[in-house]
Amino acid sequence: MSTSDRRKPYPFDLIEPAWQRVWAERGTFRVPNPGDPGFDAGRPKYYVLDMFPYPSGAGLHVGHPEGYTATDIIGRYKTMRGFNVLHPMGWDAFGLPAEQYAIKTGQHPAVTTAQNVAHFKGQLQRIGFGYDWSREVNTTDAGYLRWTQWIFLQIYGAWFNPDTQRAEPIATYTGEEPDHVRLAYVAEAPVNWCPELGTVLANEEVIDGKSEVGGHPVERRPMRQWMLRITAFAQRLIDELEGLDWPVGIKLLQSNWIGRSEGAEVGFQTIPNPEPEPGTHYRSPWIKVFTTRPDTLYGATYLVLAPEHSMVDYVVTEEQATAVEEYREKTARKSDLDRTELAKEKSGIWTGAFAINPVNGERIPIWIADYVLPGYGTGAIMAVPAHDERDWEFARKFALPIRAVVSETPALGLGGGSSPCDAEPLECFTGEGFAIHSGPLDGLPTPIAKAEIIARLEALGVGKKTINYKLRDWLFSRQRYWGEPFPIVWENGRHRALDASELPLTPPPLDDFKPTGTGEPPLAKATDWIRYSETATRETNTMPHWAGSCWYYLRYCDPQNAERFVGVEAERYWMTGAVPENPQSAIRNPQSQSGVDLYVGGTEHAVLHLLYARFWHKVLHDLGHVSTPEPFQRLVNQGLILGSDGQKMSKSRGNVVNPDDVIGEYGADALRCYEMFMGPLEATKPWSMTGVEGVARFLARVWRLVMEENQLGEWIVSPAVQKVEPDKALLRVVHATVKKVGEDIEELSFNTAISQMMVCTNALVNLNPRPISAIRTLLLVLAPFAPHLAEELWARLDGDGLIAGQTWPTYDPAVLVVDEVEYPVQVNGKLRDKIVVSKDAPTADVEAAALALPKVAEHTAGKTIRKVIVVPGRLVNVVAN
RNA sequence: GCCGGUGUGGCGAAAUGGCAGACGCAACGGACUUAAAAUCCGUUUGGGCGAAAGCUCAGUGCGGGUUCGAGUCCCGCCACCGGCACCA
Repeated sequence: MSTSDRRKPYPFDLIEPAWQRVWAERGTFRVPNPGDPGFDAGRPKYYVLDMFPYPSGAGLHVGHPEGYTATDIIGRYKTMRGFNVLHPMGWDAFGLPAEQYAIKTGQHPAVTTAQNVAHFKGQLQRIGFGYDWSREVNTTDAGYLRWTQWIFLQIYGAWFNPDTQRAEPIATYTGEEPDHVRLAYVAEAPVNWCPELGTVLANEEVIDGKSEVGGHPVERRPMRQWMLRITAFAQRLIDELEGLDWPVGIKLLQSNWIGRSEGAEVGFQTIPNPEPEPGTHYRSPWIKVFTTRPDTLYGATYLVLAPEHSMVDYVVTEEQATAVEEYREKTARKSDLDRTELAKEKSGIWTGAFAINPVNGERIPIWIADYVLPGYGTGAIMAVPAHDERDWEFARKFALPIRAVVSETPALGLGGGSSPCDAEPLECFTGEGFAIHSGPLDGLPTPIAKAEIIARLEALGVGKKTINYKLRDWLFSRQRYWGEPFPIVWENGRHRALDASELPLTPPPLDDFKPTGTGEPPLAKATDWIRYSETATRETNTMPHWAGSCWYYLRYCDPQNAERFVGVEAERYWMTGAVPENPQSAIRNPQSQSGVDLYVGGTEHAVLHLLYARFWHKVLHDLGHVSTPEPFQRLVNQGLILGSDGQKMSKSRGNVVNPDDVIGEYGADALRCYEMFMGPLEATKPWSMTGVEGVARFLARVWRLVMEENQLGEWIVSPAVQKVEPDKALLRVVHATVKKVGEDIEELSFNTAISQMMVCTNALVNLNPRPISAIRTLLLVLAPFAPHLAEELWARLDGDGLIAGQTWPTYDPAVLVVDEVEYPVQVNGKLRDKIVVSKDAPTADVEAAALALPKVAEHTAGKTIRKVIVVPGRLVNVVAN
C-alpha cells in the first residue's frame, strides 16, 4: 500500500483548511494598536518575534517551522493568558540569490521575489500559524525601503560624541569638517572584494577567505566605500549585553567578535638614514605600536610593521628598497585565504631601518611582515619573541635576538643583579609572572609591572593606556542591483543627503543587472536615473541586505504608517508596554525589561544581524526615535534539524524533508507537534518520519476520545462523552496536566508538555463514560500545539466561540495532593523496598514503618543502624555498617 | 591553539542532589480480522541465580572527590559538534 492512499488517522485534511479560513475571516489573530478600536489597555503586552525568512526559490524546509511553531505556541498561550500579543511575520527579500537568479533567467528580481513570497506565505498559512498578517512587511516594498533609507539618513546625519558617549545630530558637532565624524562616511579602504559576486563584502560575510554566500574567493582591494561607524559603539555593545536574557554562548560570541583588549600604545622614534653622529639631536617620525603586554617592553628586540603600513615608504633604506617593494607586492597579491593558510610559515623582510626603544634607548631593527595585520591596533607591533609565540617563530626564523623579561617564578627576578646578556631562553613563555631584566620593573608581578610601565611612559609622553577592539567599522555598500539605493547625491566631489521628502528612492528599472566586473555598480548603467541635476549625480552603490532586517521588528509595530518609520505611541506600547494615557509608567511584562519579549531564531546570526540591529537600535535610541536601549530582551536559538541520516539536510544528500509532504500525509498539527516533541528546542536533532507517525497517532487518539465513526462512515460525537464527574485519579491527571503544560510552555520545554498531554490522553482513552469536562480541559491546553484539532473538537463539543479565544485553564493544587505517599526505602543508598503511608504520617512513623520491613532487616543483618534519613514526601534511607 | 555546547537503552529523549530510562519510535508477543491495514493489550538496559512469581549484582563517555545518597555538585581527562583563529 502506498503512503498516499493510506487511511488518514483522522480527517485533518478537511478540518485544517476550514479552521484556517475561519481564523482569516474573523481576523482572530489581528491585534489592535493603542488608539485602534478594540484595544484593551488593561492587558499587558507580549511581543514574540521570529527571524523573518529570506523567501528563497526552494520554499520552506522543516527547519523553518521549528522556531515558528515555538513562537506560535507562545503567542497563542500568552493570548489565552490575557496578553495583547504581537506576533507578526514578513520577508527579508533583498539579497544576492534573487539577483543571481535574475541574471541567470533574465526575470526581474521583483517578479521572482513576489512569487517566492506568495509560495512561502502559502506554506506558512498551511501550518496554521497565528500571525497577524495585516502587519506583514516586505523589505523590498517602496513603503518599507523608504524608511530604511530614512534611518540611513539619521545615521548619516549623526556623529558619536565622545563626551556623552552618545550619537547626536551632526548639528551639535562644532569641529571643522563634519564629514569626518559622521556615523555614515565614505572611505578609501582595503575591502573584501569578491570577483565572482562582483561586490565587496563585510568582514562578517567572509568566512575563511571565502564569501559566505556561494563560497567564492575574496581578495583585498582598496576601494571607495560607505562605512558605518559601529566601532564607536563597541563598548556599549559589549556592556549592554549584560542585561539581556540571551544564551551565554551567543553573548560570548558577540563580545569576542567585538574583541576588546586593554593595553598600551607605545611610541618608538625612528633613526634617520643615514644615521646621525651619536649624541646628535634629531627629529624624525615615531612609530606607534599597540601591545597588551607593555610590561615586556624591555624584551622588545625589533619592530614589525604591516606591509601596508604608511611608514614603510618613509623608513625603508635604499639598499632594501627593491626587496621591500617585492615583498609588499607579493603580499598584496595574496588573498586573505592565502594569507591565513600560509600562516604556518612566517615571512617578512628587514626595511634596513632602526628605531629606538623608549625605555632603554636600545637601537632595534624595523621589519615588515604579513603576520602583522594592517587593520588591527596601529598596524605595527613591538616584537617580544621571548613572550609571544608569533614573535618567537619569526625571531627564530630570521635569527633575531630573544630576551627573556618575564620569569614564571619570583625567585629568578630577585636580586636586581640579573644582566641583560643572559643566555637566550629555550622556549617561549606567554603567561604572567615577574619582570626580570627590566630595569625599574624587576621583581614586579605582571599586572603591577603593566601599570607601572604605563605610568612611566605617560610621564615621558611616549605612550599611554589604550583599549583596542577587533571590531571594524561596517562596510555598508554593495555593488549590486537588488538592494536599497543610497539616498545620497554627489556634487563637486562631495556627498550630501536627499531630503526625506524625496524618499522612497526605488531602484531604477534595468534590464541588465549583471555586475560590471570593474567594481562599478550596476546602477551606473541607469544613466537617466543617475542624473540628479545638471551638476549632481546619484550614489550608485546599494545597501547590504542586512539593512532591511536591522529594524523590521520596529516596523511591525505600525506597518502602515506613512508619516513615520513607526508611530510614537505604537513603538512605546509594543517596546515598553506603556499606554498613551499613562506614558510615564510602563506596564511591563514581569519577565522582560523592554523591547521584543522573545526572539527566536538560528545561531548563524550571532555576529551579523544581531549585532547590526543592536547598533542601529542604539543610534535610533540616542537620537530619541525609540524608547529602549536594546531591541531584543530575550533570545532563544532553536537547534538545527538534521536529516534522518543524522547529516545536515541538503539537496545533494537527498535527505531534505519538505513540510508540505508532511502536512499532506499527517496534517499540520502533526507537523507542529512533532517538531516540538523531537527534543529540546535548542538541541540539534535528527528528523524521523516514524516519529511524526507516533505524534500523529497521539492526535488521532485525542480525536477518538471525542469522535467515532457511525455505520455510514460519518464522524459523530462519541456517546461515551458524557457530563459526568471525573473520578479522583482522573481529576488529578487533568490538573497535573494543566500545571505541567503551562509551566513547560513558560520554559519553552515543549517536548515534555506534549509528553504530559499524552499521559493525560492515555488516562482518558479507555474510560467509558468519558467526562466531558476533562476532555475540554485537555483541548484547552492542547490548543496552542494542535490548534486545528482543538478548534474542531471544541466546536463539536459545543464550546463557546473559538478555542483560540478561551482563557487558559487553572488547576487546583489541592487536587494534586495525594492521601497516601509511596516511599522508596533504601539501605545505604540502594533501593530495597517500598512502603505506603498516609501523606500526613509523622517522620517517626515513616521511619518505624521502614525499619519494620523484612527486606530492611535482611540487609542490615549483622550491621549497626547508624542513621535513618527520612525526606518527607520523597524517600527513606537507612544507613548501616 | 582559544571559547562555547553535548555525551543516558537499538533510536529521539525524561529526571527541584532522592525509585535512572517518563513520553514516543523501533522490535517482539497477544487480541480483533477470512486476511491485511488500522486499533487495542502486554514485554523490552545488561549480567548472574530461579521451573516460576521473583531474587541479586552492575549500569548515565573515562578517572578521582564531596554527600546518608550523584546522570545532576567539585577536580582531572577523553570523544564529538559549533564558533573564533597570526587580533599583538
